[in-house]
Formats: sequence, C-alpha cells, structure tokens
Amino acid sequence: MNKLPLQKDRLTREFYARPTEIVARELLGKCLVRRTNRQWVGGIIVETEAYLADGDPASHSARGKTRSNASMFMDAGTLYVYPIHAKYCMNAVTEGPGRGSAVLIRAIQPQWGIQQMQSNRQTQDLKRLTRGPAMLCQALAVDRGDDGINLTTDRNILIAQPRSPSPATDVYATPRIGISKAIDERLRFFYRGNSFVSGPKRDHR
DNA sequence: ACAACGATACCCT
DNA sequence: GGGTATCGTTGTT
Repeated sequence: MNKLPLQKDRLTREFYARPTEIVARELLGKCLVRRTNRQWVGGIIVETEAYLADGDPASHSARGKTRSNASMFMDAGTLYVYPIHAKYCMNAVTEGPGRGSAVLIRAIQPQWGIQQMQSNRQTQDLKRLTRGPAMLCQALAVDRGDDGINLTTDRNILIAQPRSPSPATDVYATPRIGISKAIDERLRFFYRGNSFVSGPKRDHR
C-alpha cells in the first residue's frame, strides 16, 4: 500500500519549467492527490499527453491567448482546467509564463480515497474511475473553479514524488487521442501494460 | 443571435 | 467500432 505523498515531496516549479515532452514523460509514476470532502483522493499518473507552445495545431494555445485558455499562458506549475463535451480535463502548465504549453493528464491508477472517488463518479468499477481525462477530473472533483491554481503551493491539490520507489516501467509513446490535427506526433506517453490507461495500449511502431 | 465543433464518455452492436 | 448526449467556446451573420 502506497503512502500518501508528503508536502515536501511536491514537484516544484523547476520540474515543470522544462521542455513539455520531458515533463509529460516524467510525470508518469508521480502521485496526483486532491483533497475533496475532507479526504485525500488520487493515485499514480499512468498516461499523459504533451501540448506544445510552438507549431502544434492541436494545442489550445495555437491561436493565441484568450479568456478561456489564459491559465495555459501562466507560469509553469499552474493548473489549466478546460471544459469539453460538458465535462472537464486537467493539465499542468509547462515551460514558463507566456509560452502556452501544458501536459494533459489522461489517467491515473487509483490509490487513495477510492470510496470517495467511487462516490464522485457514481460507479463502483475501479477500471472506470479514472481512465480518461474527464473521468479523472470527475473522480477528483476538479472543475473550472480549479483553473489557474498553483500546483506547487496549493493546499488542496498537488503532484508529488512517490514516497516508496516504484518499479521500473516501460514507457510507450504514441499519437495523441481524440484530435484531428498533428496526428503523427508521438506526444502521448503511458505505462506499458497498465490497465488504467485509456485508449490503445500498443506501441505505435 | 446562432451554428458548428470539440484534448469525452457512454451505450449499444 | 459507431452513434450521440451535452454545453462552453468560438467564429460567423
């Protein structure tokens, strides 16, 4: 049983202030936890996607800064939450202020507060709790009100190093899911063989 | 004011 | 694998 991450193990701004593909890959295996209804809920990140600042037509930042994507242009370590299809998805902003790059967190492996997440999601099925970006946000009770939060300082949500070393796991890189542009770029990263990953689980070669 | 469109998920076959 | 509910955002009248 993994222990809840400590505040001191929280990822710092420096972690996020690096090239987005690197951050996306290295976020795998980190703990994402959130305090909701006076409990900590969350798990281990197993699937991410990079959305780049430059030359990425699939990125929300591609047509510049607007009211709705403004937090994507804030400092590294900012939480960017956007609405889609009457649901929400969450990203960690990367690189630095004014860049417009972020990592979409697509799936976690449930670890903490599973009962609360089951309640938030209205399902008992562990596999359908956090497998996909909108499922994940619902399980963690993250919505547009959390947009713009600073992940490196916020009291109620954080991403941290795991307290016990996790076993080495192969990372696969494939095209991103659900987009129609830049479908050749391999900017989706996930843990090989992990059943909490959404979408295709084969390597794209 | 209105229409089109998603970085989705669910419910089928 | 395909159809669609659902709603905020954006672009077009």
